[in-house]
Parts: sequence; structure tokens; C-alpha cells
Amino acid sequence: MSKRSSAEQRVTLNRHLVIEAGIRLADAEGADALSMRRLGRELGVEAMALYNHVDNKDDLLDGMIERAAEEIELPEDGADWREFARRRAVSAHDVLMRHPWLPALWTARITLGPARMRYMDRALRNLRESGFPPDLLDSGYHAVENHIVGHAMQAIGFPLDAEEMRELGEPLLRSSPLAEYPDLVAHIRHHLEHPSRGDAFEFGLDLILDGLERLRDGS
Amino acid sequence: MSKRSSAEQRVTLNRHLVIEAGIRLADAEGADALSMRRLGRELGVEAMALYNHVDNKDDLLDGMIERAAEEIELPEDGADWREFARRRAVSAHDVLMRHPWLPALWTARITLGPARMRYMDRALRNLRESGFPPDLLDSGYHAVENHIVGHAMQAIGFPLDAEEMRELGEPLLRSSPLAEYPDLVAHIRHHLEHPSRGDAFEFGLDLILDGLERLRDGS
DNA sequence: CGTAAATATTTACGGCGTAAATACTGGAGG
DNA sequence: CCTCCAGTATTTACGCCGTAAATATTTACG
Repeated sequence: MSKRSSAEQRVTLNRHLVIEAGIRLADAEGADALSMRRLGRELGVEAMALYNHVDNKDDLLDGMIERAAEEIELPEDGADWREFARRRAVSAHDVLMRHPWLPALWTARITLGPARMRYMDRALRNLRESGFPPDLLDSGYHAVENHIVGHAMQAIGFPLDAEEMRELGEPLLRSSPLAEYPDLVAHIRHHLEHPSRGDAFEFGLDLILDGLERLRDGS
Repeated sequence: MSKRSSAEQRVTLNRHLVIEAGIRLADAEGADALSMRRLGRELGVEAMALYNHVDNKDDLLDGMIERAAEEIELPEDGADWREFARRRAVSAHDVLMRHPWLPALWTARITLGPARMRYMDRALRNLRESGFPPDLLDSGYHAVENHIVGHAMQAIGFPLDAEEMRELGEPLLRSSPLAEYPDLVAHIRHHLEHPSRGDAFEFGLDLILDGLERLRDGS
């Protein structure tokens, strides 16, 4: 007789369940809340039980990254390069933003799973097939990836959504030695007044894509 | 009679010494090696002694970030906006790359110290004084910052320098299911053969600056 | 010198990742 | 049905972590 206190009858664990629970927990309470002990508790199990399904915590994290990578939507093959790059970038960025713990892991862990390899391969192939010469292909691909990651990290780290911004920004504004930095103050005000017209990501993306287009056609 | 075993005579600690030791340790052995106990040992002192000079670990990290921000070189006022943006971005990026622990903190911690505020303020002011209208100023500033952070995170996370690349890439190449991703393979080979022509950062930066220039002049 | 303030140590608590040993459980073969 | 085994879960333990509280030491000043 097992002492299941939670709703669910004990359904023996497996890798997917563990990884998905990890994602759920990290999404809901942040990366810091994701410990083996805590995740075990969440699943009605002791921490060590998880090691039957996952090599160690890094393996769990890699699994979570991979699972998230599967969420990225890739346009069908043969799409116009600009559409392809734009849509895959927007989708990848969406995924990074949906999972605030992801960008740090995405950049910190080098272990590439199939979903992530597929994502990279498809993006690179589309550019190549669209006539990008190797050097430009390489530089352009990285320029776009850097923008995706950079924007996600900054957007997650700073709270620009109207509400949090107000909580954090208003007090900050009237306090402290901030008077010496008038343009910074204006910048914060600008964010307070135009609560993040969500297109900041796409603005930078288009800047990059425009540049790549010109370089490809011009050379 | 104090039992100084290390070379240095006990020079009573202070905030700067602690923060600088923190930077030295994190630079040399990575963010994970930076614990209060370890840092204490490094300074010939028990962990708790550090709390006389630093509120807690987060305060230490904020101090380290601030100290690093001071390393960023800002062109003199009144410089041509493009030169200004380019040089401040290159310098900021250099600093992020010099301190591999920095990019993650730079984006994760919202507490802004004077040096960081100054950096932002000067960058924003130069753009404003160069005639950027508020919206473009805001978008352009963020586009550049995203690129700086995004490139640094990716460059630190992945080892693209000739040596590490070879260690990691060559084995990977001949193993595993990588055959299904030929364009990814080609991409890795490209990196192996052209060991990171260090200008990847500047390529993306110029892409963005070109775009901003056109938008400013065109509208 | 004497004493208060600044600085350092000791001890303790609850949390972490995970190795090792142990216990449980559900299904296959007799 | 019983047995046995493999897969799964628990227990215990170790050495780390950040830091609160109490204590000891050193330094600086009247």
C-alpha cells in the first residue's frame, strides 16, 4: 500500500515525466526552485528516485533544453530565406521567453540534442540554399542567434511589462543619485509611458535581416 | 599574534579588497568556484568575516558587476554617434568577454550602480544629441545592447577558439547521429577551419549601426 | 591605559547534489 | 499460486553552500 497523498495514483516515473515536471517547476517558480529534492517532492517521490530516470541534474537540464527546443516552430523547407529566418527567430525567441530559465542554459550548456541540432541545421540549410556564401552564412546566422539570445536575456532580466516596471521604476525614479543621469531617467520614463511596445525584438531582427539582405544582393 | 600563513601580512579587509578578490577568483576558476567560504580562504579569513564588508553574496556580486562596469571605456562626449556607439559597444563587449561570469550577472541582476548608470546615460545622451528621435533612440540603444550581451553569452558558452574547438568539435564530428545534419556539420567545420576570425561581434554590430544610420537619415 | 567600536571566529541550521546500501514491487517462469 | 529477479524507490551519509547568532579578538581613540 503506497502512501500517495497527491491526487494522482502512483504512475511509475519515466524520463519524460521527470523532465516535464522539471520544466513545469522551473517555469512556475524559477530556476532556483528546481532542486532534485524539490522536484522529487513535486512528483511524490524522494530525490534519489529521480536518478533512475536521469543521469544527474545536468542531464535533467539538458533534457529540459531539448524538450524546449522541440517547441520551436520551423517554416517548411524552401521558404524564402527572409521569411524563414524571421519566423524561426520569432518562434525561438517566443520559446525562450516562455521559459525564463531557458536562455541562461541555452547559452551555457554545449551538449546539443537532436531537436536543437535540427533547429540549427534547418536554419543553416535554408540560408545556404538561398545563395548565401559560406562566410556571410556563418556571420549572418550568428548575428541572428545573438540577437535572439541577447534580447531574451535582457527582457527576462529586466521587468519591462507595465506592471512590474511601475513597481520597480517609479520608486527608483524619485530616489537616489539618479538625478545625475538625466538621459537614463528619460529612458526609464520612456519605458514607463510606452509599456514595451512588444516589437523591440522584431525591430532589431529586421535591422539585421535588412543588413544581410543588402550584403547578399550587393556583393 | 595572528597566524598569517600566506605571503601577505594581514592588512585588514575592506569592501574593495573583497570585491577584487571575488573578481580574481571568478575570473580564474569560474562563477561556481566563488563561494563565501572559498573567497574567505583566498583572503586568509573565515567566510563570515566577509560579511563585515559586504551585506551578503548578492551584494558582493553587485559590487563585482559595478567594478567591471568601471572598466568600460567611453569615448569623449560629442563624438560622432556612430563612432561613439561603436567604441563603447566594443569596449563593453571586451569587458564582458574578459570576465566570463559577467554576462549572466549583467542580465540577471537589476540593481544598477553608478558606473553602470553612467554607461547607460552617456550612451543614451550621445544618441539623443545626435538627433535620434525618442523611439528610434530607444530601439536602437536596445538593439546594440542585445547584440553585446547576446554575442558575449554565446561566445563564452561555446568554445570557438582554435584549441578548445578542436578538442570538442573533432570527436563530435565523427561520432553520433550528426550525419543527419549536414549543414550543421558544415557549420562546425567552417569554425574549425577559420578559427573564429574575431570580428564576428563587429560584423553584427556594424549591421545594426548601418541599419540605424539609414533609419535616422531616412525618416 | 582603558574602553568602545571594528573586525574576525565559532557554532549551528536548513538546503544542495549525489554515492552507496537497502528495501520494495510488479511481472515472468515454474 | 509461489518464487525470483529486475526495475524502482528509500534511507543514510558526505561535503559543500549561504548566513544568523553568539563570541572572541584586534584596533583606534580619549
